[in-house]
Amino acid sequence: MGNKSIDLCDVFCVHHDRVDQLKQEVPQITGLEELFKALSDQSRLKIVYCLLHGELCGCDLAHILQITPAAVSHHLRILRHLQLVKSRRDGKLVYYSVSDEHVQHIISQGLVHWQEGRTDA
Amino acid sequence: MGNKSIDLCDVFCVHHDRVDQLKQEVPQITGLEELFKALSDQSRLKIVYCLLHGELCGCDLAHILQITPAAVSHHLRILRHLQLVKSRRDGKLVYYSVSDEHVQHIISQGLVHWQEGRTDA
DNA sequence: AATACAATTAAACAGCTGTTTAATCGTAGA
DNA sequence: TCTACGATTAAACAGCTGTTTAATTGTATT
Repeated sequence: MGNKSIDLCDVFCVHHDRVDQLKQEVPQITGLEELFKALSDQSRLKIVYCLLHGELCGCDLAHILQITPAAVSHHLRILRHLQLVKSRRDGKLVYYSVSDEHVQHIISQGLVHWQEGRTDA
Repeated sequence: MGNKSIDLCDVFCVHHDRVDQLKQEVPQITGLEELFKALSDQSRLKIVYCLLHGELCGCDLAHILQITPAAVSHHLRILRHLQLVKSRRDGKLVYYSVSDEHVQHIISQGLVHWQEGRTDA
């Protein structure tokens, strides 16, 4: 993922004004991609999906996803960092749950678009 | 990203019933992660954001994002494949735009959660 | 204290991904 | 037909990511 600065074809194309404005405006959403990146992995997405139905402990999740507890822990750290998931300890177990209702909305909107694409095919 | 099948700690943890049910249910969303993966890159997310405000040609996008037209083309192929973006040719130019209103909703929900996290800090 | 077990962390590694460069395709104008 | 230029594709490569194994931490029970 190189990151040099580039001299692009010296001529602006068509929409000078909009290009200039968007060039200023677009850095405002820098960082938002992290949120979607957190949901872009099959294991993490399934974890969130499971937690939408109620809290679960790490060992349960490992069984459901058929991956090691270490991998689950790694994913949960990412999800917690993005404030998509929260945790509480109960004895030896740690229970995980979805942070707020936004998470449900994001997944729902994704499902709507995705399932529509499926039925079209 | 190894993918061996794993014998997990032979004992089920806490919620046998829910684990069994989710183990059956969770494969249904296999593939949904591709949608979020398409939005998990800064360049692609910015492309979609720009197109929410109206159609643009590839050269405009290259200028806005400061990457080569080849990179833009590569990203647009991914976005088109996920039916997030559509294209139309007009002479030498190809104009890109957002496929449907779902895309707006997905980005909006993401922004709501993301900006809330920002203001909390 | 000592043991057991879930959770976390660190290290290592294979596979994936975003970018550039260079070559090719498609369309329009001279 | 030739030229120009935007768009696309292919190849190559550096950096990132998800997984496992092994070691460590935290908590409860004996």
